Amino acid sequence: MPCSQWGRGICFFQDSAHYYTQFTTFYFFIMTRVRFAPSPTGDLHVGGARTALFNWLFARKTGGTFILRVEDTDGARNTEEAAQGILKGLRWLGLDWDEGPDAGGNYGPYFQSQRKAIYDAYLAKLEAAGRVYTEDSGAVRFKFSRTPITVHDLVCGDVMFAATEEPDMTVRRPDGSYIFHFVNVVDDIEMKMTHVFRGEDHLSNTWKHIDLFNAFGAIPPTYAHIPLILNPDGTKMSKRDEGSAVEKSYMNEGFLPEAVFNYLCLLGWTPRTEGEKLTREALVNLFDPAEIHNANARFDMHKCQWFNAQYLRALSAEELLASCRRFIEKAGYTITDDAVAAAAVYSVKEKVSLLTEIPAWVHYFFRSDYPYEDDVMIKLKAKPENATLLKAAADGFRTLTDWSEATVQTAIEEAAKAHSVKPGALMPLLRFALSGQSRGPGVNTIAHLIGQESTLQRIEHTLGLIG
RNA sequence: GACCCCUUCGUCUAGCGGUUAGGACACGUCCCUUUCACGGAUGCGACAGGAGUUCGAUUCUCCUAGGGGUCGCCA
Repeated sequence: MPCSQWGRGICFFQDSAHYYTQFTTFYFFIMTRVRFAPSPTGDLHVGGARTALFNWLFARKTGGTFILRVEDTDGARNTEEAAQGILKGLRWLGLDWDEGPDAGGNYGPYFQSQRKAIYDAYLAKLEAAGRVYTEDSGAVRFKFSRTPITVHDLVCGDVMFAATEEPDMTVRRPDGSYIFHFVNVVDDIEMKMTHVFRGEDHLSNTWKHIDLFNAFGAIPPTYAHIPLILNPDGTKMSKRDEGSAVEKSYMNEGFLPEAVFNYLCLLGWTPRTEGEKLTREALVNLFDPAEIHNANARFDMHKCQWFNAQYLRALSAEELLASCRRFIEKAGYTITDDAVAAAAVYSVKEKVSLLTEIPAWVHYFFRSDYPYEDDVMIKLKAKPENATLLKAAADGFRTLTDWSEATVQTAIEEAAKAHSVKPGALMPLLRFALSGQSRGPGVNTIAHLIGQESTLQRIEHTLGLIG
């Protein structure tokens, strides 16, 4: 199998089987450099996040460099707020960059708005080569070579484009600012990119980029065009759609970054291993661009939440509290005892899939003026003997000198037995009294956590309400 | 309109000429159970259509259909 492409002393096999066997050892000998190049016009989009993710995986897998380059050439649409939001989203996902904003590097600046001198110099090269011309309007156009161009793509294979009949491409506006295709290529040359993982929406324009690389006498990077993420109905996912914005849909909705990271990896790539819940380290080790799918995938919020539930349940009590603390406080509850709070949230971890669901499950641990659900009050008042049973339980609780889940459990069972009912008849009544809810952790767990005194007070209060 | 990519259960996918077409999510049923869940078991459910190559096509080729993308002085 001949090498289809030579670049910086690097050979790439197009044959996927050969490529696969070579992959592991291959990249130890080269310095891979990849980048994520967002345009700060809005929130970090899941599609963009996954593009960043694959670039990051490749860099970490090969021991290469992951660069963040902000493509803010469109002054009218770019905002500082959007740029910060994108950095925030990337950090949340754990996609740390080796070069870029806040990280520095030898190929900066990493904001295209600060690189005009470089672009001017590159345009001069094109002028010297007679590959550009200026229109009456002042816009500068690049003369296409108008020869067939083949893109050697790690995901799509060899994609051939016939000699184009499109009008020459504008590379500089009359006001002197530059167009995406031009700056993108110039920066990939200047920043010495070896590979480019980007959305498949760029595939159709890649021949233009290669034409530019050729005009500059530079060798194009190896491309890998990854499939797009679509809405559940198969339409293109845009900014307004559910699950599209990282901060709004995940960070603020109670997702764990590891879960989103894991789900996004598997949307368009299937690691060669058993199981789907994989650690960041495992994903890095397993990553192979030759295995990236070439068909678009629909986003499935259900499955993303399932992953979140899996990661949630694997957390320790302390970790879970640390993750959901902000949501509990945001809901208006005050945590005074971390140990109790940790145990409380841990007791409901198997009942939720999102951190945002937790406050509604544990609010009564943090306040004594909790509300009673409508049907709870109805059930409590339904039978006169309910009050008798609650009193019996309270009497049993009062005599306990050791307050643990086990002793509480025993006291409940004894109270039930004394009144010739099954524990299962008394349990719901106590749950209603202690939490105001019809569902929740084990009654003995609730009682133990809120303490003996509060347990007795809550039963008294409830008895007063049901008369 | 032209060009490019894609097409296995509802969704994400395994499969790389011969399989009872496997798994995960979702959904149904059963078990477990003080509630809600978790968990366990089980069921439902797919090769877009048509030619061709072949002893044999989900798998290879072509055509059609459908989906997506690109053709900007957006990125």
